Amino acid sequence: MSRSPRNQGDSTRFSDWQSLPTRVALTPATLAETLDGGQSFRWQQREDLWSGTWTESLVELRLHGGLLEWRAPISLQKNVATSLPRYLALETDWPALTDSLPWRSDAHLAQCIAAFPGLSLLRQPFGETLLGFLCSATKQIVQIKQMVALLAKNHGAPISPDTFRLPTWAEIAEVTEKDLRACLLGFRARYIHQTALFLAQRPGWLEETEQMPYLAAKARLMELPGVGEKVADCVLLFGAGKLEAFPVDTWVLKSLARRYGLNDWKPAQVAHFGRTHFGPLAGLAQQYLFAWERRHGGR
DNA sequence: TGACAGGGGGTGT
DNA sequence: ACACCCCCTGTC
Repeated sequence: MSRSPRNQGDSTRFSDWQSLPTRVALTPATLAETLDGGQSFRWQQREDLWSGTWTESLVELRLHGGLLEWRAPISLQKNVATSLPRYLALETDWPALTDSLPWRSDAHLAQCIAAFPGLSLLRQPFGETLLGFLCSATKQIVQIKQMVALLAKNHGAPISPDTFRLPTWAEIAEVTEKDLRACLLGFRARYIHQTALFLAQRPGWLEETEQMPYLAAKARLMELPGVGEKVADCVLLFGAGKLEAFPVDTWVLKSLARRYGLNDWKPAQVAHFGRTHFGPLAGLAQQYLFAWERRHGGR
């Protein structure tokens, strides 16, 4: 039996590759932007192979001639087969939604869409999305990924020999703030600790919030310590499928300042502009702008 | 190679 | 406005 040093672990046996029904041919850049462009912090790339984790699922993804293919550890295969389509929101017709964005009258948006054909939004588990974005304040993706990896390793549980799932909020409630700090969370440790205690006292609160309409859900999320407008919008966009959510972070602020002339606009003003200019799918437009801005920076 | 600033995908006061 | 916490990155 040959063993590659890149192998996950000697005892992890993967299923055969299986194709996934995407509606357009994805490019490597689009796949990278979707998986690792700030929606999720649980994907790792090695060469052309992506490994990702959510709840008790572990999957590997690759592009094979424009087709998206997946495989999973045999022990998790059934679980992944069920949860992957939802996680990747494969039932959603992203090209059709993208076509309904106002790109015909917005040259910059048209350019962003052309650069990332097939870009889509994930539908991650709500609670995990909240945890990830509670870590995100004034941190870059690499650092956020490091934090959640430590949270999983220190307070989660193994789902394969060398992969750990994230702790549930109930599990986090049992962890001291000091131990959370050991996960390199800095001042975010207190937010996460307090949020865990808040949720522990309110069974069903998160599930109810996820089901609410956008505005009500956002107001509820903002009751949590460490959750402001931006974090709430990210959680609802990436973890609840609320496509009207329009998170305004520094990248989007820069993008709209530079490409739309909104210099010195405040985040709340930019958010209002985004919702009115881009419409009910503003969150999808945001993802395109964000992807473009990440790639092109200040240029 | 190792130190050292500078700044970072916000929130709360 | 500014503190919060401290790791990453670029630079010397």
